[in-house]
Amino acid sequence: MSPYDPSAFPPFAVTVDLVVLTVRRHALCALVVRRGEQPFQGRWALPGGFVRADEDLSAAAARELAEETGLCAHDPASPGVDNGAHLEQLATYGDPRRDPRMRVVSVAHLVLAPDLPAPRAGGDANSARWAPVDELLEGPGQTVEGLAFDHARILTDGVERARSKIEYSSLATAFCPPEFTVGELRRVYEAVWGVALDPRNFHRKVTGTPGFLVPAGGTTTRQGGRPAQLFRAGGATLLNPPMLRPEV
Amino acid sequence: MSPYDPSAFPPFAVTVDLVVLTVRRHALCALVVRRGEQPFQGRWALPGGFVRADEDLSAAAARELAEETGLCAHDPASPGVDNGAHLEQLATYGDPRRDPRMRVVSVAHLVLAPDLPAPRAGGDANSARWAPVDELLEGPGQTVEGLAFDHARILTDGVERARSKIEYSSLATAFCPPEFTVGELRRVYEAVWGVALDPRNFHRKVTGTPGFLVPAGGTTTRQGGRPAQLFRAGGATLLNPPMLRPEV
DNA sequence: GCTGTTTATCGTCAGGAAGACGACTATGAT
DNA sequence: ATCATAGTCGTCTTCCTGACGATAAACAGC
Repeated sequence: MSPYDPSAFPPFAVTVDLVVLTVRRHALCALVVRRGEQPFQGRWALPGGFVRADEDLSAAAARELAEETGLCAHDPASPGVDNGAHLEQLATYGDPRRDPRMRVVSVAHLVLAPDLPAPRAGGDANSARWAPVDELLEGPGQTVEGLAFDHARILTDGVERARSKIEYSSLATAFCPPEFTVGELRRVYEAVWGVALDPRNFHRKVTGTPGFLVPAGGTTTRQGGRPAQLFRAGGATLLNPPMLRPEV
Repeated sequence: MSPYDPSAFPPFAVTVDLVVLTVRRHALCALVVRRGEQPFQGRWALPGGFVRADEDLSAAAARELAEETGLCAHDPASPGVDNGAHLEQLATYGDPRRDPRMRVVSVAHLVLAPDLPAPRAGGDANSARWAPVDELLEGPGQTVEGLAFDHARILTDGVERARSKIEYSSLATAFCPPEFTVGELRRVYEAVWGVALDPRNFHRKVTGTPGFLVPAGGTTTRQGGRPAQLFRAGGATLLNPPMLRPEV
C-alpha cells in the first residue's frame, strides 16, 4: 500500500459508532457512554471509536463492542463464531459538519444483544449505561439533553432498522437468552414495537412457522403462571410470511 | 475545522460508488464504466469517485451521478427537488485490501432510474454502458471478466436491495417514466425479480392499493393491444400489504 | 370487412393467514 | 380452597392471494 498522498484526495477520519440495543424491564434500551472530553463533554453518546489502519469495518465494530460490553458479536456477513450478539452494518454518516473538530465519516453498526449485566466502560460504572430509547429520543428541547453529535439521528435509524427487521426475520431471538419461552419472545416484540400483541395469535404464529423455533426440551416458570416450554432459535433466518406489526 | 493530524487517527480516502439500475428491453441493467488506469485498467467498474473535502456523502453521490448520466437524483433523506431518479445510501465497503493502492472506504449508493438514452461519460460513448446485471454477475471464471475491485459484491447487494425494496414500497415507479401503464409497471417487477407475474392479479393488486397509483387521465397504446390507462405514482411510499415476490 | 393476435381489464372461486376471542391448563400466592 | 398469572389449544370471520375464465379494444394481414 502506498503512503498517504494528500494531493490525491482529501483525508478523512473514519470511525465506527454502535447502536447497541437490548430489552430490559419491558423497554427497548440502548447503550450510551458519557463523553469525557470536548466537544459535547459530559453528554451521552453512542459508543464508538476510530477504525485502525488495517482493520475491516466490521472488525472495528466488533472490537469496540467487546471493549465496551465484553460481548462477542457475530456479523453474519463475516465468518466467525456466534456466541454473542447480532451485529450488522447500519448506515454511514458523513455530514461535513457533524464533528466540529475535523472531517469524520462514521460507519454506524447495529447490535442486538440479550439482556446483560451492567455495562463496563473502562471499569467506570458511571460512564456507561442502558437507557430506554424513548428517553434518549424525547423531542428536542426537553428537560433531558440530547445525545452528542448526530447520534440521535443514528439511534433513530438503528431503532427503525430493528423494528422493521424483526418483522421479516427471526432476529428478535437475538434479544433473548439461548433458551427462551414464547412469552419472552412476545415481550421482546412488544417492547421493540411498543404495542401489545395477542398471546394466542402470537403463539400460533411463531410455533407454526417452520424453522423459527425448535423445542429445547424443558420448561420454565420464571415468568410465573403455568410452566412454559423452552425453545431455541431455529435455523430459519427469514420469516415468510412475516410477523405483522399492528397499525398505529 | 482543525488541520489534518496524522498522529490522531489513520488517514482514509473516502469514495462513493454508484449502483445505477434501470430496466431496458425487459432486463435489469446497471451502469458500468471502463477503467482507464491501473489497477484493473480496461475492466468494467461501477461509476464513482472521491468525496470532496466539505461535501456530504449524498451530495457526492448525486454529483457523480450527474457527471456520469446527467440525471438529477433525489435523495429522500435530503431536501431537494425530485425531477429525476431515486437515490439512497446502500452500504459501506472498507476491507483494508479492497484497493491495492491505499486504504479506501467506499460508501455505495443505489440509484433507480427510468430507461434513459445512452449514457455519456466525458463524451466517450465507448467508456460507459448499460449492462444486464445477469451478465455482469455471471459466476466467477466465466468467459466475461468480472467487475473491478469488490464491485461485483456491491452490485449484488444493490440488486438485492432493489429486489426487496419494490416488495414493500412503491419504488418500482422510479424505473418508469412519469406516466406509465399498469403493464409497464408489471414488466418492471418482472425484470427486476426475473419472474412472470399474472397480469390480472397484478392489476388488481396495484389498482387496489390506495395511494400507489393515481390516474393521469389519458391512455396509450405504445405497447400494442388494447389502449391502457395512464397512471402517475401516487403519494404512498409504503405498500401494505406488500407485493409478494413468487417463490423460486 | 373479417380474422387472428396482442394487451388490458373485470369477475369468480378456493385456500391460507390473521384478528378477535372463548376455553382450558398448570403453576404460585393468599 | 381460591385467586391471579401465564401458557396453550380451538373456533369463527374476514381479508388477501393465486389460478384462471371471459370480455374489450386496439393493430396486422388477407
